[in-house]
Amino acid sequence: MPRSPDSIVTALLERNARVTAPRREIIDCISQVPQTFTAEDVCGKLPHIGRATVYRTLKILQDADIICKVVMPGDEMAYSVSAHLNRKPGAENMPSHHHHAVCTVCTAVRYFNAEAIERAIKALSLSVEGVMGEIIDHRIEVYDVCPRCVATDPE
Amino acid sequence: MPRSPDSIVTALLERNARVTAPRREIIDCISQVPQTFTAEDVCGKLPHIGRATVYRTLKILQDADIICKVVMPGDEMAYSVSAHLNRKPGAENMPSHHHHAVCTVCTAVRYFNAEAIERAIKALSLSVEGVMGEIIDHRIEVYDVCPRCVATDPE
DNA sequence: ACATCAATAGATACTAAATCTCGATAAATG
DNA sequence: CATTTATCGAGATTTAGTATCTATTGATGT
Repeated sequence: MPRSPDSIVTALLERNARVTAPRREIIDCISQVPQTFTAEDVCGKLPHIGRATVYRTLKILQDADIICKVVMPGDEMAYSVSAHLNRKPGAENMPSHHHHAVCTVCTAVRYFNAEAIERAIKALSLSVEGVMGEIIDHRIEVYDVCPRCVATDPE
Repeated sequence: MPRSPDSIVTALLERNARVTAPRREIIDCISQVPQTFTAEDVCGKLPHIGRATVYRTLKILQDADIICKVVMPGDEMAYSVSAHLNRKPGAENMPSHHHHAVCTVCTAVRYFNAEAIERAIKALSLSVEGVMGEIIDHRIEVYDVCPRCVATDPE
């Protein structure tokens, strides 16, 4: 499931950000796993790159919608490479508004979008009148056991 | 919108936790605001209570479903007093499974539950077949401008 | 009331995560 | 190839959260 990081490099250039050696390394590093990761994970795997550089780079990638934060089952935050730049299952034609399915076993993130959910959220102002205000945005995380983990551990 | 903290005290006792003076203070403190708060907020407001006590107490309250974590618009986490113990709008008959509406202006949290959304999520396995595994749980945050803030700032 | 005892408090040390500073380095441009 | 300017990175600093350990205190039973 790894992917070539070319699309990320392209996206960086489009934002007038330099594609430096450390950034390439970080991009390569995070592109090779379908799992979520933290800044510390990257620091651990690339110890020759300064902490500040790792944190700065991840912030840039986040601002560029190349990676995004995911809420893990235990309420911690982790990063995931964004769907529309990644060849993860279901990511082929994913628009930038999307939601996450996080595997509770291996943390692999998959992406989805369901019109039924979008419609239901738009309808909220009516169904819970007086409580809901002007809706700006929403976030959905679904926690599952991914197909791969279901197959591996059949209990 | 403040509330008497009696129901929280009751809930603590039900869990065989002692209702000590510091815990009462913390409960009083967090019960008086509809906004989200952090452990550091509480430490700041109750400087005579030890940090460890604040963190411990909030953990206990979270384990007891008295408070829960909310994902803020900027991806940070904050606490909110749980709906079914609080007389916030919409919280009157709220079951323990609920979702959050977070005001992007004042951070006030309101609670909702919409069958249409629950159904749509249950249906996900079908609509994005091959991507979604066995669904365990989900989390939804809606970001809005709450009715009060809409009324206050009409632009 | 009071004695008892386990639960709790809190001061402090510690760990971990993230940001800031600033001189050194290197990428893009012409 | 020289210049400009973004970026790097070592380390100091800040901030959030945890661990430890003794003194204290809430609930219980009598």
